[in-house]
Amino acid sequence: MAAGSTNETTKPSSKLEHGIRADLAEGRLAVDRRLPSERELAERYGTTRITLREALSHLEMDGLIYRENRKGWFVSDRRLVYNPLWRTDFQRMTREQQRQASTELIEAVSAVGPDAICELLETLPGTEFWRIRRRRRVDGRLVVFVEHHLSKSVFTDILEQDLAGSLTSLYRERYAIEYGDVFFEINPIALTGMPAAELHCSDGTFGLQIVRVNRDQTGRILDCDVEYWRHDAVSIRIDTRESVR
Amino acid sequence: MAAGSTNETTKPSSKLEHGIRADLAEGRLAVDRRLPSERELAERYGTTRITLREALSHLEMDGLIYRENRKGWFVSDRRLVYNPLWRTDFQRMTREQQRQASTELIEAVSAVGPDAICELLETLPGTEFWRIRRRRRVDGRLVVFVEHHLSKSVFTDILEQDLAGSLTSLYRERYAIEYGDVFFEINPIALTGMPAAELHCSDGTFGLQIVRVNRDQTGRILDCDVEYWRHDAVSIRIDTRESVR
DNA sequence: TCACACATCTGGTCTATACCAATGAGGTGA
DNA sequence: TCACCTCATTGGTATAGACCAGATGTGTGA
Repeated sequence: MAAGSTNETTKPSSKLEHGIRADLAEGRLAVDRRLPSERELAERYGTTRITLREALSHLEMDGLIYRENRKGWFVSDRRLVYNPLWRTDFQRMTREQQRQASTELIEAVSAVGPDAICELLETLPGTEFWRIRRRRRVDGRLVVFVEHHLSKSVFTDILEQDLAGSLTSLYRERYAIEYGDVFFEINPIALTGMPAAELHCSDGTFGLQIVRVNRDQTGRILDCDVEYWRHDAVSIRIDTRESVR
Repeated sequence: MAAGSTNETTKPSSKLEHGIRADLAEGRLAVDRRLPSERELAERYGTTRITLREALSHLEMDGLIYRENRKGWFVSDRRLVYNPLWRTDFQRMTREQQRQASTELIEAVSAVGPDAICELLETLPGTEFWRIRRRRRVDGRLVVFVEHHLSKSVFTDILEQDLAGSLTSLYRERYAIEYGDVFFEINPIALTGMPAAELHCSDGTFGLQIVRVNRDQTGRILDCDVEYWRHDAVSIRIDTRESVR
């Protein structure tokens, strides 16, 4: 719902920003979801690129538009509703929201876990894990980069499986593992380095980091996911009336 | 833990940003948590204010520093760990983290709920609620602006109570109400209008909106909070092994 | 027909300068 | 002693112009 309350905005920041907002809302701007070039926009609104970019950044932070590194500005679609407590796989979750998801495997290797990960997974520093990096799209748009760290002892032969599909299903079907308790953490951060590169956004773009530690039905720690979301693409929702799915 | 994984950053953005990062880390910069003026910093690093501000914005998004509208840049403290499922009151929650909280009442009036709020509270559009606006500080810093919408029929005389204290305690002690189910939603947004003004941040600063609908032990809807957080001040954490406190 | 090199456009970054408005410190007067 | 006013400083915003590097499209040559 993105509760609009209390946003009457005394000082509308700038006419420019509002002009663009209106033009966006009424479809006068985006052609096929992509905005005209910054130079063209600056000219059209009679301002300089710097000022124009200031206004676009505001709209970006507000989740109305987003940037693809060196490609341009695009109009954001509605947010994907995401509940980190759900054990539904990504495909099904998006399907239930009438949206289409796809997953791309970036790499799957054995690697030493960073100290922070080892601590979360309650192992000694320097422990090796299967490190699976993937990225996901919703309706064609790249929205999240995920790094999984899996216990090597639990998932001995996982590299031989299809890792572009659902890990949830794999756990259940191949290893007869059901999810149990979950711990997760949500942090607003700046996307940099690999997450930024993989999501095709410029270094320093605002994003949401979700770290999750999954256990099985017996309480054994299975893995840890670190997700980096484009901030305008997601809305976290949790309802305690729903049982964990 | 703010998992540092995957942030090796191929291209370190700019020397400037890294210089400031290092100077911050080693205490060469912030005097009493406030950075020198932008003009002084620009001169010190041999650059212009615009470029300097770009770098500062990156650090701001990364949660290292924050801005107070027209006052300057300040060094961020550690994030407050926040679990929207806890029913602990704010005071106790902060105390458990060795931090000190304070709450200021901004207003408490009867007001028509915005459509989005009425929908969440499952009432007809145009329904009146008690609207309580408050802001909270942690260790002296303004970190969150909260707007409560309370059922007028449940809390008939709440305006006569002390509204700068804990509503949780008030519910329990005055109305013998215990919390039951909760629904909440977390959205990364730009802070504008009243939330921005009350938090003393400039219009368009990045923030976290948390909308929460509380029910009592019988399932009756009690109220709805809309919280606007300074993004660098909070880390959301949920662990299903903890029972709801 | 297809792969590759090149020219062009676009965003990313930067310099230099300027004015406005809010803030806050200091001084003034009651 | 305290309220008020003044003014220097600071952040917020803007103009104008420039260069670089990645992305894209085009045309050439095999």
